[in-house]
Order: sequence, then C-alpha cells, then structure tokens
Amino acid sequence: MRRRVDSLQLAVLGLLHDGPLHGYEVRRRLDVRLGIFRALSYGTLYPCLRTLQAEGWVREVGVEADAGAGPGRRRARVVYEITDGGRERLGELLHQAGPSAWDDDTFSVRFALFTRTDPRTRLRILEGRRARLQERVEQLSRSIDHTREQLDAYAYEYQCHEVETARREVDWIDGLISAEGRRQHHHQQERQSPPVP
Amino acid sequence: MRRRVDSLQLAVLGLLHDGPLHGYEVRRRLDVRLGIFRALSYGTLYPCLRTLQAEGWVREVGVEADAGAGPGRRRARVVYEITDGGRERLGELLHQAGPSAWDDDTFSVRFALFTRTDPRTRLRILEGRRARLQERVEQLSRSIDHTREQLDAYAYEYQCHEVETARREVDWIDGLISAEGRRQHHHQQERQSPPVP
DNA sequence: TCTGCCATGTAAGCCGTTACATGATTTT
DNA sequence: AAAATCATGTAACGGCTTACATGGCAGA
Repeated sequence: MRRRVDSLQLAVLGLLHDGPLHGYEVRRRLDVRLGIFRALSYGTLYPCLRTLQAEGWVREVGVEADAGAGPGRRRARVVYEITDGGRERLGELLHQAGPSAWDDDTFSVRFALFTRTDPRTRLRILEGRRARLQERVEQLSRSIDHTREQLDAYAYEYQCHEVETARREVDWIDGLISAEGRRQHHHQQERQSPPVP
Repeated sequence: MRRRVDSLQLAVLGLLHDGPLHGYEVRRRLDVRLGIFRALSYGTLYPCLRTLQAEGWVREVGVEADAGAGPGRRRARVVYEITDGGRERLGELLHQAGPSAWDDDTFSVRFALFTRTDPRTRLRILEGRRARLQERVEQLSRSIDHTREQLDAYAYEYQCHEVETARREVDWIDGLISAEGRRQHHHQQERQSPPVP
C-alpha cells in the first residue's frame, strides 16, 4: 500500500511550507528543484492539491490575477497556502521513520526534507536505508556467486554494475551517517559545555 | 505507451528460448537470475504467459506431474515452450533499438539478452542509453548550478549523488561501447585477414 | 501565423499489485 | 504442528498516465 501519492503529499506540503505557490509552480519545483517526481502529470498533481485542501492541510489563498501590468490578463492562477493543520501534519509525516521511508521512491523525498527533520529521525531513516541497500547488495552478490558459471558475460556484467552502484550508495549513506554523528556530538558539546572564550 | 508488460514478454521469450519452463520457475529466474522484475506478481506473470500463448509465441508443452517417486503427487506444473513463431518474434523484438530500448526499465532486459542481439543493434542501444544518461547528467547539473544558492545542504547533497551515479553509468557504458568496438574490429580483422600461423 | 510556454482541469483507461482461493510437500 | 515453499490461478481495486478541453501571452 505504498502509494506514490503519500510521498507526493509530503513533498507538496514541504514545498508549501516555504510559502504559497500555484499548482504549475509546485510541479516545476518538484521536477527541477527537488529532482524527484520527474514529469509528474497534472492528472495526479491537481487532484492531490484538492485532496490536501479537503483534508484541511492547505487552503486556497485566492486567485491571483496577472501580476504584470500588461493589457490582457494571464489565466488566473490558483495559489495554495499551507494551514496550521498542514504544518502539524507535515510534522507528523516528517517524524515517521518506518520501512516505507527507506523505499527507493520515498527516501529521496524524505531526504530532500531533512533540514526540517529532527536529528534522531534523520539517523533512523539513514540507517534503515543503509540496511535496505546492504540487503540488496548481499542478495545480488549471492545471486552472482550462485549462478556465475551459467550466467553469460552480459548478464554478469550488468549484475556487477548493479552491485557496485548499490555499494556506492551504501558508502554515501555511511558518509552521511558519520556527518550526522559529528553534528550531534557537536551539539551535545555545545549543550554540555558552551565554548570558552 | 511503454508498458512493462512488453519488456516482460521479451524477457519471458528470452528465458523460454533456453528451454521449457513452468510459470513459477520463470518468475524465479526473472527475479534472481536476470535480477530484473524484482517481486513480479503472479497476477502479471500468468496472464502474460496466457497472452503469449494466445499470440502463438509459446505453447503449453503439457502438464508435468511429479517428477519424484514420492507417494503423493505435487501440484501439476504447466510447462511452456517457445514456438517457431515465438523465436521469430523474439528475433524481431531483439532487433529493435529505438528510444524505448534505452528506458531505465527496458534497458536492463535488453542488455541481459545482448548475447542474442546482433552487434550493430547492441551498439545502437548502448549509444542511445548513453545519450539518455548524458542528458540526465546535464539536466541535473544545470539544475544544481541554477539553484545552488537556494538549495539547502541536503537537497544539494542528493543531487550531487544523483549526478555522480549517472556519470558512473555513462563511464560504464563507455567501457562497454569500446569493448564492442574492439570486438567488431577483431571480427573484421578475422574476416579480412585471418591470423597468419 | 504558428509554435511554445503558462495554467488549470476532467475523464478514461490501462497496468499491475494486493488479496483471495486452493492445496501439496518440506522444513522447523 | 506450524510455517515456509512450491504451484497456479482470479478478481477487484486503485494509482497514474494519456488524452482531451480551454485559453491567454510571447517570441520566431
């Protein structure tokens, strides 16, 4: 039941947390700024916005007429704004660190919103993701070892590349985890013994 | 209209080309041997097999009773075999090198069947895939450059990792392309001037 | 003038997963 | 005795894309 829409809601809420936006712009940012939800269709986005509104997480802040001073007016844009309920909801979602957060799709969204995620949740997500990837590496490695003889050269080549890609991502995560550790350590030090002048 | 089912048909045909198999085993090999179609559901596989049969690409080779000598018999397995028409069809599909062949999903299937693909088609697919990845690298790089200032640390980190992953895949493809070149060169040499004793 | 981008939406339809039904055999 | 694996299937639900409808503005 891992719906892409759940991630989408999260991403939209995260985007609107920074300020009001209209649908078209939301899509653009999802695509180019977050780099996730490439080529998301409007058939998904607009209904999602309406759902969010029905839930009370966002509200229509009014229809913006053309901002420019041109003679004709541009098609009115429906601008959405996050509500207090939405902020609360965002907080809840951001706090979740269960298995769904380390799925390929969802992880990128969760990671993109790490600035707003508390350090502990960040660490739990990173560790879960790491485990997920490690599992994948092992499964692939076993598969390679087990069928090495029967595998033709190309299939072998592909599997090796897959493994290496996964390994690299594990390394990347490791780097991030230790960075988180350093950060936490730093904060603890600050809390326990403020820097001496 | 790029249906995953198309790739699935191709993969199944490719698998059955090596010998008759029953559905359950097809799924297993798709998952562990080819490493593609991870966790493919039977709700997709069995209908696919029946479609293949309706098209005349595969035929039911008979229901295999328990091979062992045990007292009870295992649930009968429906074994499928590729037909001459299926072999022809496989040849056609394998010859295609259009844009659909360099999609993320499809590429892995096409690549896994490279042994049965003629060298020219191999090269065209590899080059198409390369272009696809390169495009992705450039788009991401532009996005990073353009929004570097506004991007928070995590989003930046993620995009960089994405770019690096794509770059590595480009390098990998480059290696494969030059290997193909060498192979072709080698064959040409052989054809034009057989090795002198 | 025509293409392309901005901008919002609806409806249909497909693809594929999930859940269910069934049941034997092997392993724990 | 229970759980996992082998083995084949069906039905329904739902997510997401595609295609369509609409229309103003900018630049080639």
